[in-house]
Amino acid sequence: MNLEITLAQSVAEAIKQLYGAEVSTEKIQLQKTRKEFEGDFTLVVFPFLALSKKRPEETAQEIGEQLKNSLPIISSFNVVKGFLNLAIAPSYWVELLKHIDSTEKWGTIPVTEASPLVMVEYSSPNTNKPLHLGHIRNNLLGYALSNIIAANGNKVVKTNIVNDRGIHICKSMLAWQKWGNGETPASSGKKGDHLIGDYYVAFDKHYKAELSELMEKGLSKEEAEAASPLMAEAREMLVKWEAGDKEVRALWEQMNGWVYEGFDETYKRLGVDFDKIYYESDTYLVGKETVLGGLEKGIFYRREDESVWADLTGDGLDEKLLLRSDGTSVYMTQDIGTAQLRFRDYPIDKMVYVVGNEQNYHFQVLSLLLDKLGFSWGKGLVHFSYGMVELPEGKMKSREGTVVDADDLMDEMINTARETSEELGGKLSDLSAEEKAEINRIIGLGALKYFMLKVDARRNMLFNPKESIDFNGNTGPFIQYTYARTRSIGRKAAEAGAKTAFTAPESISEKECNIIRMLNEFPAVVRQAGTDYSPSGIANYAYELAREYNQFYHDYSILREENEETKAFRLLLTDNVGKVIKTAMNLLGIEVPERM
RNA sequence: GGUUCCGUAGCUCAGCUGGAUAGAGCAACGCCCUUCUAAGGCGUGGGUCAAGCGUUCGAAUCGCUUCGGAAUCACCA
Repeated sequence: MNLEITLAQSVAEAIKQLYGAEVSTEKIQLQKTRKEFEGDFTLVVFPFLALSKKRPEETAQEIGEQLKNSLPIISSFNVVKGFLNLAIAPSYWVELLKHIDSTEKWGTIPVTEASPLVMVEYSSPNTNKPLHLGHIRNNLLGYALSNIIAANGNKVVKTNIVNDRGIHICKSMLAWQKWGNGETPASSGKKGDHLIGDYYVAFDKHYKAELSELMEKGLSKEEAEAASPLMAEAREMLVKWEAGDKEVRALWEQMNGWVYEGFDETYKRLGVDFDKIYYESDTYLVGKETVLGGLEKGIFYRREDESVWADLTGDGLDEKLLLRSDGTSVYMTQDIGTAQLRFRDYPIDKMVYVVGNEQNYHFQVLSLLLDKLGFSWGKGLVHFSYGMVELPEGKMKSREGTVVDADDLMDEMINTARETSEELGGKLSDLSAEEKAEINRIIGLGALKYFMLKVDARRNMLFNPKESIDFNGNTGPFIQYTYARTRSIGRKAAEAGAKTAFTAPESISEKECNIIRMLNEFPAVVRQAGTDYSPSGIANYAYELAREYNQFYHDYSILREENEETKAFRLLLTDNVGKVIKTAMNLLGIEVPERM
């Protein structure tokens, strides 16, 4: 039933008949015919000139005639220079549409017992501040990627590694102890993660004040930093934490608990979730064991000062520290420990890390180390590396207050959606307040999600908070709107009792062929997104499809069509456009409203 | 300095396993709502695909060089 494969095979056959040579189907370039030419598919004949020993036009003409004779689905062809344009018979398009309609979960590959298991790590927050714009990109990409990998027939385990230990969390804890007066999320009305974030900022403020005081007394910056009593207290707290001091651990658990409540709320709102959460407080000691194990096997070596290193110069990289001279873990050690635990928990075939591109080097090293340590998936691990979100003023800097908070941004998007729908003249006026709010939520978040996902992940992207995010043009709401339109037509058709069973209409328009061709491409788009790890591919496809349908919608009055065959055909087309848009958007983690 | 990534319209971005005259949206201007949803459609203007060289019948796409920008190269995470 795959059109392009059928065509490619026929082309190979035609060339064999004409020129007596075998051509591999990979060398046969079939592409969509450009709008300005007549036809549906175009064969580039330049590669066959060496075989035909004729001019491009002649060669194309010969192949065209051969194809037309052998393949009934080719209704006509024309030749422009070295390009052979093939037109497909309308009846074939109709059959194809029926096939798409009757195929359940069009575009996705089912998961079976034998499917490989892919673990996707994303989000990975620190527990000392709320989530911001950068995390939003990470979370949306990670969630969409998980869906896409699953749609390609893989078992997926979504995982999150929470960075819940270290000096940063001690800073918040210390500040809260000193200046908090026992404040809690309940007493302050603040979300837990925001409350902790505020104390992290408070620590920094007091620390800065302390430094400038010391520097006024004549100390250099370095001396002041070394002499700071506040920082010394934070370090002391970390030592106590590592030693398992009851009081410090209790405070740590309480404050982390607040943060997790806050994170859960944000995740829920963003629509992302996890199957398994790991905590660095559990994994950093495992990493140390694994590294020591590697040391015994001679994979790593110990220096005179007792620190442990990996020599990667043979792989074109540097030497990498794994354990400090005092025996404590570094970042890399923790990632090794996390890997160890995960491998114990799941039969992982492939691991995907959704982490910013600032850590490209880290993952290059991690891959080598895991491989040396004997993890089967170490060498093939995927670092899904995405670019930073930049603001018009440059990078986000917490010191300069240019951080865009995730919760605030979501609020703002939903507000804008509400204002917009009100401006548009009370489109939802017959709905209850709850229903309206729900639709505005879907639209506001859809705008945000689509904006973040349509851009190629590895690129740095620009986010302008002042201009915010558009609701017109190549946006989530445009696609959602188109979906709502297909649903509306479906409802109206059902009310009117329109029948959907039909024989093929005599002729169908170019636009209609084009839409069916796009629907037919959807499985290939999903597969491509799965191999490229590219949510943006799906996003841009959804937009193209919605755009194509909207143009079609304006050209024809679907429900008023008098020819019953044509009407039924267009309703079926509309229904399947809706079906594919919904699937595509859901792969991205974007909801679609039934009306808007 | 080494390594990696990026550079396409005024702005934000597609297109990149080499194919026809490089596409959208935003912004600007001009049309189209008694019709199933105008969060829409149609049109106009806007380009040295950073620059150069090479490979090829053919280069935005592949290779090399140069110029811009970003990231990274910690006993931080």
